[in-house]
Amino acid sequence: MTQDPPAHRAPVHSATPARRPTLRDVALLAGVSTKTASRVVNGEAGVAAAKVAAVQQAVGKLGYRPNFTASSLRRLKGRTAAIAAVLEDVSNPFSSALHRALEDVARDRGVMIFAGSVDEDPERERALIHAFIARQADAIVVVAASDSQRYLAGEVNAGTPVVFVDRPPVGIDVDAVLVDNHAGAAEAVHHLVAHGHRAIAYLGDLLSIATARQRFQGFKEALSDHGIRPSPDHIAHDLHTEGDAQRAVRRLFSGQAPPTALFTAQNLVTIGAVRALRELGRHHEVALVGFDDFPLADLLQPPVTVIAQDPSTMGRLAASLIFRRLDGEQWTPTVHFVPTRMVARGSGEIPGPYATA
Amino acid sequence: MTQDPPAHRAPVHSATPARRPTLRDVALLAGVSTKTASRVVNGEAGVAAAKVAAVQQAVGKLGYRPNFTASSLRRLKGRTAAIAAVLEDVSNPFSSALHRALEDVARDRGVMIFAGSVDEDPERERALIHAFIARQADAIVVVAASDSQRYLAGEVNAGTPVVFVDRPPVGIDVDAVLVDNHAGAAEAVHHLVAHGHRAIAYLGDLLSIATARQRFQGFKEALSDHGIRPSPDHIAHDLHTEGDAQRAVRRLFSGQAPPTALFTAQNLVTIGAVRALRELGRHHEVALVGFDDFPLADLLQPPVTVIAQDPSTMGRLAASLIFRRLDGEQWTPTVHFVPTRMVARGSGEIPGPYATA
DNA sequence: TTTGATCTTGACATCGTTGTCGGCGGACGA
DNA sequence: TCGTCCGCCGACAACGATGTCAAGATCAAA
Repeated sequence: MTQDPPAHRAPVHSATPARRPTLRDVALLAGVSTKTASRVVNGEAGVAAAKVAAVQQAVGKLGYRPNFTASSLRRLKGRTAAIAAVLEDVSNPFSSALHRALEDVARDRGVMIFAGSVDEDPERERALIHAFIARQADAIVVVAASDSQRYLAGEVNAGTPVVFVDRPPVGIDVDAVLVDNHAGAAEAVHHLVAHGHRAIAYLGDLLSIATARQRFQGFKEALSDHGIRPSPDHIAHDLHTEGDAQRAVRRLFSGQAPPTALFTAQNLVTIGAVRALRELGRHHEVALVGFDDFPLADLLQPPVTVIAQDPSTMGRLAASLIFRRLDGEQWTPTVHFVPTRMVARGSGEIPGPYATA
Repeated sequence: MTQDPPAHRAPVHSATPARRPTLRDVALLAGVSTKTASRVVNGEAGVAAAKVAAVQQAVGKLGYRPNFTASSLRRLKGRTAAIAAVLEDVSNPFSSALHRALEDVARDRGVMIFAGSVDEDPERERALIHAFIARQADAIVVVAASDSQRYLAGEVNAGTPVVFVDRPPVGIDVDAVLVDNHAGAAEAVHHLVAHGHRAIAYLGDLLSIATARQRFQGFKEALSDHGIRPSPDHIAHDLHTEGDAQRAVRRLFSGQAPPTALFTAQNLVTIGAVRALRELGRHHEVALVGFDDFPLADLLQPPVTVIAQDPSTMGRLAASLIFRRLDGEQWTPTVHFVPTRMVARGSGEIPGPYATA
């Protein structure tokens, strides 16, 4: 910008929008140095009352707002009071509950949240994280989609707190807040078996997702605890949308020897399964336990039994780890497990052929 | 920092985390000036191949990442390639769908989103917006909670694009993407009347919210079009949670002359009403139309008829307005209406006492 | 070989702000 | 009256990066 705009027109309602006023403008108008203006704006002591007044008046007149970015460049090593949340999809209930929990903790400290959706795309995960790093996020919360996050080693080493949520870090050593997917899935299976089921189908998300693998593992092992070997026909992986799940369930019941119970390993899969069962008119015969709770699960017919995760607690825990690190506390990276909780609502208690009662 | 940390230890796994490398570190290591390093990092032409290689190697070795904040300070008047979204609550479906739509449009331009939740608190709205402004957001998307946003005049005048979504701006003249709440509510009422209802109750959110007022207005006028004067007992305002709504519905039906149909003017209110009706066992007798769609509405018994808004379209439109302004396009602020769409699913078609069929 | 043009390169100022530090002036004690 | 101390203030450098510009280096043409 070589040619300046005609200096200081009417500060309000000018046709060509004036650039944002800077501290220099304020200082000029108040007849003090920028440093003194800075002192006043930051409420530092040791400024004559008259100048304080002059500066405050200038601030008001110009509508000055401090540039926090520039300020933080000088202030503390460029901390920006912003943390990044790399989520699966800001608009899905799990992610957004997590997001909200982070925000709630961050709010008290005047920290803002950058959020972005990865959509299970490893490429996008990297791109997002790099964008956040470039913007100097003070810390990063990651729900990982890629199969290795070694690329984050530099950041971790540079002292940027990183916390993985829901899915374990691979290739780097950082804090994680996880769910015991294995145990949760096993609990679902035990519950179904206890209600007289042996032909239990597994419907799960992309096998590329660590949590999906763990849930499947828990499913298999729990079955084998009961001496049950699952039929390969009763296992469907890589279901990532409601539609996928719906089709998979239709397929299950169009085959011979359909299952008497379903274990759905994820949110949308559960909903897709509910849709399909409803469509088939079998929602009151086929038992269903889903992993991950969802709004209105209690209002469906039958109400859906779930293994509930607690994204809110997970988010709060993740945030507190972040802030403890930012406050200088140190410890060796740790995995924190947040327990799951089975919520029996009805669909999981539909008796199977081996029911004793 | 007077005493430098022992220069360049092992770049990985050092005990005391090294500060993030800067361009200066890269330049030093590569034996070039910072400016040349800058040129290489930014892929500018006119650098000798040997130096390009040296710089790139240094970048790799140090794990250098450009500081976008610092760079944008000098680059374009401090544009940060970030836009702010001031939402009601990042974890509610409407807000998060909006958020996601903004993100989708912004993503293509390498722009990130700052999101924050206001929770209908005017104080928090101001605080959030000021925090975003201080962080130099390039533009602001606002779902307003306060009764005047005159405090934004300075920003608007400084050329920061501001778009209001869902609720109209008060006290300032900016673009807005709104829903015709009046018409939507009226459509709901006409629908219910057409199905034989005359005793229709209104259950709505905080009257401080403009959209709630408009919906109530639409409700009243539509009724009066049919020559119906609503009973004061059938009107409940200021319901902001499911619980509020649930209690209000219980109250409605504990009185004499309960309504035969409900118009619920908001998401959570609708769900609360469904809960209450279910609890009372009247969900198959009392008609219900809700404003704003919600996930699984189609799976409830009966499926819930709604006046659907389209947060995704609204978000995309808002984002496109933002980016057109950021690209320098100019026009006088305009209100854009995104149409509502009635989705008849069952609950709204339960016949009333005056049904003709 | 000289001239002029082109290509590379780094010194320097700058973005908006704050930390450092030294200077000025008045108050106070000796 | 003089010296000190303290309160107040601003010049300056710095944060990390890039725009400007002019100085060398290089090379082609004369």
